[in-house]
Amino acid sequence: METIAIGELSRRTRCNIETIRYYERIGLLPMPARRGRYRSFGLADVARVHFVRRARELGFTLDEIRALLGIATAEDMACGDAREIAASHLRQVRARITDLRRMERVLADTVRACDAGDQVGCPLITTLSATAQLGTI
Amino acid sequence: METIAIGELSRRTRCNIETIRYYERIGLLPMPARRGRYRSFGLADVARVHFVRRARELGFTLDEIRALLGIATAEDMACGDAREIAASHLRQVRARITDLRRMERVLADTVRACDAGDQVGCPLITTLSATAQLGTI
DNA sequence: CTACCATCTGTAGGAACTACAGACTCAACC
DNA sequence: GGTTGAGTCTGTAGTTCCTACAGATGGTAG
Repeated sequence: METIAIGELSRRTRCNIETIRYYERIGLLPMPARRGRYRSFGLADVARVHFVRRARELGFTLDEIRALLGIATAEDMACGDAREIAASHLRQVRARITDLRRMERVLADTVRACDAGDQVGCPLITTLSATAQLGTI
Repeated sequence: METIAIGELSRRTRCNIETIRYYERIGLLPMPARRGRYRSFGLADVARVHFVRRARELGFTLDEIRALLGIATAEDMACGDAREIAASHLRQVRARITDLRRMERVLADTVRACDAGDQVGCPLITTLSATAQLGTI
């Protein structure tokens, strides 16, 4: 059975060494075997770190990932639970996109006004000083 | 001249009391006068907190806001500088939207696969365990 | 033998707040 | 005058997801 050191695990997963140790500390990764003082990882660890990193790329929180890992390794793959986590996360992602699009619109308008240069004051400062709440835009 | 306590400032700006004190601590707000031990704010403070909150809603960092406040109160309104901050921030917002849309696509596809229910394993777990990098999707 | 790299533990920092604990002040009510 | 309750005060610690040290040790190459 192939065993690798933390540096090699880091290289294979493109995950920072410190981050791997952090994941271990918070219980996302099992405590690895040791060769002397050094951590000794197996292929299962490579897969697990890959899993975590991919889930992070999709914006799952570490707590969500912990739940997903539990499901992934459960005997009876509770797929419905996983679906719920993903669906709820999808809702959050969509809400965030909506937020950002609103920001984008205001920012783009402001920068355009700057470029037009036909206003009295600085358009950005004016926007931020305006009495209207941005939330209502 | 009207002066108000921190609670009233908080109500008028819909900004948490603790957050106002935090802004003062990090120098975003000037140290207010005191009536005895209590902070005493004026209308300029109301405007300033509003400004900060609006900028935060647009996703500016506190450091960016600090710069914007400097510009807003400078004699020679350095509008060009403000434009640059806004334009750079706009680029970041757009990049973030692109990221989130990628996430959204993968998540939506996965949830759809769950609902179709014609796969062998759990689609989400399968996606996260896949060898392909999400970054390349 | 020494240089060098990898790894170890433990702790602190960053961003933008939020949440206490425990003390104090002030106005109102009886 | 006493007491209740709300408001405020300071100071510190927690949140999330890492990242960055410092200082010690391990193993190997020249």
